[in-house]
Amino acid sequence: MRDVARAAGVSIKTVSRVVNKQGEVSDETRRRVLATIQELGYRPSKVARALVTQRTDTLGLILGDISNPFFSEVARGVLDTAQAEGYDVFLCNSDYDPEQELRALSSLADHNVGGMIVFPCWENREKLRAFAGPARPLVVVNRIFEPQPGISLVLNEIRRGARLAVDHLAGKGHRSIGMLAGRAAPLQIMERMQGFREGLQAHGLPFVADWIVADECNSDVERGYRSARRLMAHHPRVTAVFAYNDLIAVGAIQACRELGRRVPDDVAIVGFDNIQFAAMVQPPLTTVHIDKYELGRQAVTRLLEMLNGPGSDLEPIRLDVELVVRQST
Amino acid sequence: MRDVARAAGVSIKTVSRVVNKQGEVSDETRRRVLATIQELGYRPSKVARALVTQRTDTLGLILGDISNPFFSEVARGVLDTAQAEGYDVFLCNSDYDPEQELRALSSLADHNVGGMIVFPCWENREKLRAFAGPARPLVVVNRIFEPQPGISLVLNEIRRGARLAVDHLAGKGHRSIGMLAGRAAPLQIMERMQGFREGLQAHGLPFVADWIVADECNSDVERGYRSARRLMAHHPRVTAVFAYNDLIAVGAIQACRELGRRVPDDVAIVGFDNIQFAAMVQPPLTTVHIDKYELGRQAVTRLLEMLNGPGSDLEPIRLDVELVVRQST
DNA sequence: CTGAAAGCGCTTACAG
DNA sequence: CTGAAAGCGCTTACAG
Repeated sequence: MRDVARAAGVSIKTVSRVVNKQGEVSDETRRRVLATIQELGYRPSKVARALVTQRTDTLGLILGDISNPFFSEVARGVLDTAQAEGYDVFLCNSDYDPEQELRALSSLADHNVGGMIVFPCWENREKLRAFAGPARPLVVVNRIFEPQPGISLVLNEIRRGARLAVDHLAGKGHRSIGMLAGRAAPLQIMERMQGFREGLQAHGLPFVADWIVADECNSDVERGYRSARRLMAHHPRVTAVFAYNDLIAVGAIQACRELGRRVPDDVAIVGFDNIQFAAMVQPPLTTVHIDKYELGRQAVTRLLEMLNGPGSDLEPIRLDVELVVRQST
Repeated sequence: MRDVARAAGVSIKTVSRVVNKQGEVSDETRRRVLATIQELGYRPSKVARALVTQRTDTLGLILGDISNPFFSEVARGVLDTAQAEGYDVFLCNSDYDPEQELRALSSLADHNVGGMIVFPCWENREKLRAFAGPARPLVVVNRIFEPQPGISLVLNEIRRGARLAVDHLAGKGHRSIGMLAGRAAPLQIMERMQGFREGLQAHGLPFVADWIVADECNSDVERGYRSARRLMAHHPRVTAVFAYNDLIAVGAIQACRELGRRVPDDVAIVGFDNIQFAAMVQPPLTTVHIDKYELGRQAVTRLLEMLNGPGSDLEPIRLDVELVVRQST
């Protein structure tokens, strides 16, 4: 910048004014400065600017696993929207591990990101509340948090989605409905669980704790496979399952195939998320649709409101879901 | 930092020494400083540090589309490896658009990232050569570039993969083999094209330009669907196709289903990448396997070598591929 | 319309 | 083992 100023015969301040298009600069001076910038290939340092302004044009996105198609679709929405507004985004996997999530959170905070979007582990609930603040805005996606300055919510109607799934299965005549609950994290899946329970109740069906199976292995598909095998081995009279997400449902389909149980004739399966491949597996998956791209888009929109806005209290953003019926039920 | 120094009764420099675990500090002083840091909740600013050291602990990853399972698996490898080495990573979608790619490149450069990993559009080949340099290390993945300081290559044996696909189809007795080439970008797909061509030649089969179909629409699956329909409408005697990637192959399967052409009986299809879902579509896809996670891991490893290393010339890293035979052929 | 000075929060030689 | 000074590359009041 100093070099540019010297070469153009102006002060550093004037160069700054030209670069930032602010303040009055005579046309001729501007032209000269711009030409010099071109010539010298000068690029303003975002780092230096960040140091003095105390803000960066960066955001953070912390999610469980980018290789899960649900998250990668959300990420696409986040990236497109952020980029359109001139922000670059840091991406971190938490691998669903509270420790890693915390590390990501503080590392990004140290980078002075403008704000973060996070799909938090339920174990970090309290720490997140302490971490967030007006100076460190957080958008929390699909987890319920009490209102608090610095935290804003973007939510899908998860409970309603679970309810739709059960309604559908009950409508098909199923009386013994199990659930593949993903990992054993009662609070995290509470919404799905609540909707599931409400649905059973509404149809006068039994809620049997043993028919709710979780598994702690690493990949979602594998987890679905293992928990489905377990469920079907111990409780063969269960004729329908509601899966935590589509990957788990896919694992369940594989388990059924191996055990010689036909889908949907012997066992009906409903997934969640409606990832791109839900329509392409065999049989095509009945599932609860979430608009993942829109989820990412709204999260960024909300985060930018918090960054620029007057710090007013913002209502949670609620996004609808809908049941997509295919051949697995 | 000044506050910590004051509260601990030492100089700023001593605090810096403690934070960075460098230089000699008496145990007692260190303890006192550490305690003060805890108490005040002091966190060193990465921005300020970056300004003076002229390096950040950040990397950039620029790819076509994070919602493509191929890229999201690569991203997982990149993220895990970078994080283990203490780096955070910026993620950018180019959407396969040269302009967007360039914007991402320069935006990240302005953020002073340590280096970038990029799957470049072939149109940007020359600009990339000008952009990269010892101070701006680039790892280019799966595109051939001449050796140049500041650019290092990580490559899969793409040509060999294409060759394997053709060998397999020829071995099954197919004499009329077409290709679904993705988007019309001759250079970008040169490697696949070369392997395809070599394979045909080796088996004495015709290379027919009209049997190579591209399409410019947005999503890969859609592109596969449309180009497959076009190919089969105009050239019904083609009995086998080699697809640019698995998403395109999946689109082709859909097209076949609609046209009433059975896979593999009427048309055999080979994909590329072996994404997670290749095994789960119907029929399960024969495809060329790439270790995507490893690709990401190696790219980061190489990038860090360039960052820390003595600037020696580094040979391209070559990763093998293999054919996975399933039921689509 | 333009400039000189101070300062963002650190690290890097250089002294002691 | 510890400290005072300079400076990274910008922006922000404040003058003129």
